[in-house]
Amino acid sequence: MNMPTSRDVAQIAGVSQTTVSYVLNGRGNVSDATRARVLEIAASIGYRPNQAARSMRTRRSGRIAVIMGAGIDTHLRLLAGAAEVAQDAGYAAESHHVDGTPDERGHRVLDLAASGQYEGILTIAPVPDDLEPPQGSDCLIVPAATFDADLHSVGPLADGTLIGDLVERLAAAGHRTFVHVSGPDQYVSARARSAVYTEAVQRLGLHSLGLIGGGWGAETGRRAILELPAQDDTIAVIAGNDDLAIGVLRGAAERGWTLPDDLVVTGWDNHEFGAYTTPSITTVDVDFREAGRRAMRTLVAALGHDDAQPEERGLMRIIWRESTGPLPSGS
Amino acid sequence: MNMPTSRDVAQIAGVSQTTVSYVLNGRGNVSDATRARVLEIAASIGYRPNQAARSMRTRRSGRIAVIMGAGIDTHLRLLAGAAEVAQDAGYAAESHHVDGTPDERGHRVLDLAASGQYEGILTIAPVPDDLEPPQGSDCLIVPAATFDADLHSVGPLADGTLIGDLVERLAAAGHRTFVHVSGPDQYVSARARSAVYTEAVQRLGLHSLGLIGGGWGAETGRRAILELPAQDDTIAVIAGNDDLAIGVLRGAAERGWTLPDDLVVTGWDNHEFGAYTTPSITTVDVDFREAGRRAMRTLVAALGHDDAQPEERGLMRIIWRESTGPLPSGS
DNA sequence: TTGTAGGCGTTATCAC
DNA sequence: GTGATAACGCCTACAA
Repeated sequence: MNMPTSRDVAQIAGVSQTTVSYVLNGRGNVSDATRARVLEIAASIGYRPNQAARSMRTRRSGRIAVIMGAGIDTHLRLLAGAAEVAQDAGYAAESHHVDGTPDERGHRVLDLAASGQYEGILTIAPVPDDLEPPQGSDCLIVPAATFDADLHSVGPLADGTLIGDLVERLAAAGHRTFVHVSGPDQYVSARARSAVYTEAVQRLGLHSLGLIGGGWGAETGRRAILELPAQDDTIAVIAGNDDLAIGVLRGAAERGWTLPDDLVVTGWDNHEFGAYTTPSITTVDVDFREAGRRAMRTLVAALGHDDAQPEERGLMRIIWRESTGPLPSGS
Repeated sequence: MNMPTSRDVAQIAGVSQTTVSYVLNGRGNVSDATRARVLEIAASIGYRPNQAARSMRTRRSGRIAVIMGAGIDTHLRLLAGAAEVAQDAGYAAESHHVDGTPDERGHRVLDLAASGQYEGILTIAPVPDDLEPPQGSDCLIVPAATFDADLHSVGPLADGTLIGDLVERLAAAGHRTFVHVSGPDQYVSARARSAVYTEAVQRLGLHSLGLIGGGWGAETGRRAILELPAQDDTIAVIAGNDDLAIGVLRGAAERGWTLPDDLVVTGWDNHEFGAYTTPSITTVDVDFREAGRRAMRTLVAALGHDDAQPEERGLMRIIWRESTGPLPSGS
């Protein structure tokens, strides 16, 4: 059926369609009486501005694409936060799910940018670092996590500093031998955490068995443990997420290693299952939804030519559980 | 920057804008030579039709809203499948994340329908069963899982029949005492599985300790076990998903119950962690992405006034693991 | 086989 | 303070 138009509202209110437009956009000078009548009538007949017409006239599509990978559960919460902010800012957020390598995603992103349909693109799944919007496109591409000009990781997800706290605390508990199962290094967040790990291990003079990359999946964690040479010392495993950590746990069980004597392990993301494994998994809780909001705020601010005010509150906190064994009290 | 328009293409090609439109839409009669030239020029200058103008003219927004809850990880894969199909059919899929009760989501859905911006709405998170689009709106509302007129559950996700197989196989292994930790009954899929559970238990003359509802979270599973009266017989727990199942495992560990003597348990969804717990969790793998595709195909077909051809291939299969103990061989 | 013209619902410019 | 009027880019009768 036909939706009412602003012209219908005008007709009923006995004013010109222009006036209705003024009222709805808060522009121009309209008397209070007229404004009130227009608003009332608009509401009563269920008038909603037609987005297509509006964007045709304003030449702003009001659409933002959000690029997701397909496999990572936490991305759903990022998307939820991002979509919320986009909507509140009057944008429609469309999610595009692209499997494959960052390069493949990069092509897709470039194509979307070239399509001219989108005012902006938020990439949650990793794309190549040097992705530049095509010539003459004014589509803004904002990665949810990235590096700044000095190669410092930035963005709400890229904060790996808590890895340092994890390592320090475990070192304080007497652990000396560490290993980092890091996740795919296409992810800025993974690289950021690896960098912090490396720095912390060196600073504290600890022994590191190295960085083990691979996928985000549990099997990577399991294999990492199975392929480790036999150790005398307890190994402290810093895993890049909880899936890797549960794989580590499984690998340890298969080797007959027990916690916390032979091995301790930390995860990341605070996936629900980690609180219910035996032993439960020490992890870092990440407020993904808020991270999604912040990333989208950055994009929306850029589109409005505003500066995004930097947000202060940290999005992460360590949750100590059984997988790290007993620790000395205090911080 | 300004995108080229069909008029630009026409000008360069030395034809009228009408001809360009005909070529692009495959309508009208255009000579092969003209068609080829137009297409070549369109491609060379990067022409893309402007969606806003098109939808203004055709009066079809080309937008579909997908309603998600915020908390359920598997919904990401449903969304991925749904978005893929929508896109291939020329629709833009926008995800809306609404926390809260089905009623609250229902209000949001109705508001979206009334906005006139969407041609269709796909609800992945549950909404009230009797949700009807507002008077005079031609927005189609399709739930990803629902009931038909005979109260049989339909839709790709609502198939609970494998619960019957699970129960049968465990009964064949000698189990007699069952309990179902079912998940929130706002979910059609949860209700469908509960119904199948109840039917199977009765048909096989088994003892059921009942249905335990609550949330989808692991804590519900844990509490269910902790609150169970002491049992002589082994309890076979049919859990509504893997999170519930890992909670069951944790609860059993806290009670000092061991598998498979005191308890066996099955999950649902084939979440990755379930293969790496100790014991690993018997579960049902669900092809969520394909389920999302099918749900969206239904909606898109309805929008095109096509009939969706029913899809045959099952989306689920049981994966037997350690949490159900040894089973007699054969099916 | 191709071209002309009108309008979809908005916003924005300019007169009154 | 308010109202005509002209686009925005596309599709589609209808005319040539």
